[in-house]
Amino acid sequence: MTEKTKSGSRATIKHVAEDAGVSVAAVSKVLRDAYGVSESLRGKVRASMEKLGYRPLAAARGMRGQTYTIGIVLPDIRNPFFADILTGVNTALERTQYRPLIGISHSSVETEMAMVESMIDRQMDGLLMIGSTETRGNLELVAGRKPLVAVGHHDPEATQFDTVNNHDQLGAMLVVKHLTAGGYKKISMLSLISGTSTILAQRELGYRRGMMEAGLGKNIKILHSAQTLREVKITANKMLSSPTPPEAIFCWTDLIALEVISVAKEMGMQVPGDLAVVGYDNTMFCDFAQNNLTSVDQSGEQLGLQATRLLIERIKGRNAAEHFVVTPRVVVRQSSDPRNSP
Amino acid sequence: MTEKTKSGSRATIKHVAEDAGVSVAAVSKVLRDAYGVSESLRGKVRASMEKLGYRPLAAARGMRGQTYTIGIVLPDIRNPFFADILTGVNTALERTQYRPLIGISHSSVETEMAMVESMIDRQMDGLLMIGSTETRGNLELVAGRKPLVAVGHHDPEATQFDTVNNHDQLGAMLVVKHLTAGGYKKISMLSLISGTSTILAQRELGYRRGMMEAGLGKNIKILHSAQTLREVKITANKMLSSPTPPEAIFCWTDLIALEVISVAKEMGMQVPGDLAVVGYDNTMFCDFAQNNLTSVDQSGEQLGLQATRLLIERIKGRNAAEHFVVTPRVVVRQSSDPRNSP
DNA sequence: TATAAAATGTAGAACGATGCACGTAGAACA
DNA sequence: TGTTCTACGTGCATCGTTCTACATTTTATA
Repeated sequence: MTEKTKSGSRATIKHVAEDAGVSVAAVSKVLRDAYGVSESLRGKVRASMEKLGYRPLAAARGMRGQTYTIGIVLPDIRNPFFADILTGVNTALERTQYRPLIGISHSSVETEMAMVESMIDRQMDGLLMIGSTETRGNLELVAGRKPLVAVGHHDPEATQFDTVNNHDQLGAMLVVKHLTAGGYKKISMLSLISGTSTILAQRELGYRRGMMEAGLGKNIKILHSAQTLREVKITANKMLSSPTPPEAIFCWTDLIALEVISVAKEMGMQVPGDLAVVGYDNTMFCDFAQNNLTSVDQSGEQLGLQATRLLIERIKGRNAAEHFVVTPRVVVRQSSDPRNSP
Repeated sequence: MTEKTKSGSRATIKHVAEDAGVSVAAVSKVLRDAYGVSESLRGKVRASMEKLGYRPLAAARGMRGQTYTIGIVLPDIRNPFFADILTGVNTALERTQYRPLIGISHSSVETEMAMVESMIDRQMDGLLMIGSTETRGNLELVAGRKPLVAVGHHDPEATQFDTVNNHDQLGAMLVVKHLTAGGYKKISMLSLISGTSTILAQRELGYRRGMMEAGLGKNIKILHSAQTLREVKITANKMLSSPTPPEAIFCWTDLIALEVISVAKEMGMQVPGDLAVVGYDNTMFCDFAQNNLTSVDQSGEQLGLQATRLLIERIKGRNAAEHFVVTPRVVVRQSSDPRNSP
């Protein structure tokens, strides 16, 4: 249907105005649903837009105001948990003019900031940063320039941006509670090397508190590994081949838990049986029978949905910070079957 | 360091020009590495840009020319294979001014086209469509408006856009060859419902040819399932509980193969042993001991790298279509251990 | 030394939208 | 009938770049 006014070139607001026999300003008003447009004018303009296949150019809009684009910064495309969040984002954006565009930071702080800069250069209306490991200061710097919502970053005191999280500390405590109820005592945690991740800090704290409350303070043991699977493998190996290996390992995210199961299997151990493993995020892979991984569900979809709503509110002018927290729950599967069960 | 010329507002080319005591045009020339700039001018301008923390606004650039942004359309963020492709894209983009921005189509043709339109609205310089199921006609329509490279879409006759693929037909044939060499005869294929995917067509063709050449034409059996894991589960169940179940299943992508392994396990079958399973893409999950999945490596990283190079060439003006194909290879793991092995 | 050619820099018109400031018509009111 | 409102439309400056056309300076050539 897309008819072109001039050969090859795209229809502009000017073409629409000419075709409808009205002014450019009038067309702009229709576009923006601005005040002072009669039904008949609106009709004419809409018809011409349809006829010419007109679509507003985001770049031109960006020069004066909004681009109706929101930027989403993801640390890692491999972790399927982020897909859940994106599903929620999409739902929230469905009936709006806003479109999401995604950038990957590959868990590098420099790349993350470069990504953010690049998004600001492209005049995005707002930013959704997921699992960011930036400091509060840096995030505030960003928030000073664009509406910002951080998902997976605890900072309840932040005033410049919103945060959306699950209660990571509680999630970790629930894991410990679940494992101790199953008869496990030597429970270690496999975390990530990262001086700045607030969600890791919370999960580690929750683990510690859980262990303390269960009277297992002396068994607290947290190992840190880098992001890559190679590193995880080495660390898991070290854990399992120690003279006093853990009976259960709580991993900071499912992906890592799967690697731990793999290492255990390669060492000839049974999961469950010789070792219990629990992950976090309850991603789709937990359900596979060969993994059957107990995990903590933090409802990524709901987080994404809520974060997007907050971001749009911010774009529309809200200034007071909001901090949204959902309650996680443990989804029990075989990988954490009770000890000494028949 | 980012000093602001005016409170709150970002430094523009004008501020830089003033600060350096030259014209706006001169700054633009430096920015674009255009002809007719002396070393001293370049130096002055660079210094001012640094001092003011100047960054060109992509939206404004887009009004006149390039935005130095390339759009990448992915069907599905859950399939880790795409992460490999993106790694290659990043490598290719490293020393360039171009930045990638990603859109997810959720394997929906409508969403995919909407995504493409949205990217064109945002003045992206070129598009990388990955695993697109669009028809040639639609892709040509897009290619008429923006430089386009399709990854994972066979169309060697296309003249308007480039394609980058592995040799899917060969890949599938190699799988059949590998399985027959291991003593398997009743080999089925689990494919995707999609009338238009050219890579699936090629993989199915390769499977058929492989079976024919092995003299197993009568055993050819291809089942189609929708994308969702629920559907895959149902289909796999049907396959395995048939009166004459297959000895081996070749799955069109790893993710599906993992689900098949899961279903088989749930039915009390051993993989390998009672059933061999082979995937495609050789994603990171294949390596996990609990999966240990034989798969076809198509070197996603190389595909992404090559595709990006081609796209940049196109953006810079190349018109003749290029069609790049890499040779796949089977990566053997335990899931396809030879039949009746000790 | 005169002149052509090359190198360097500038002015200013686009690009496609937005939205302020303003004009005009018709309705409502006195 | 005159005056004040309100509703509806329009003209035009503006956003931050790019890039053509042109002016000026320097260098090379005869």
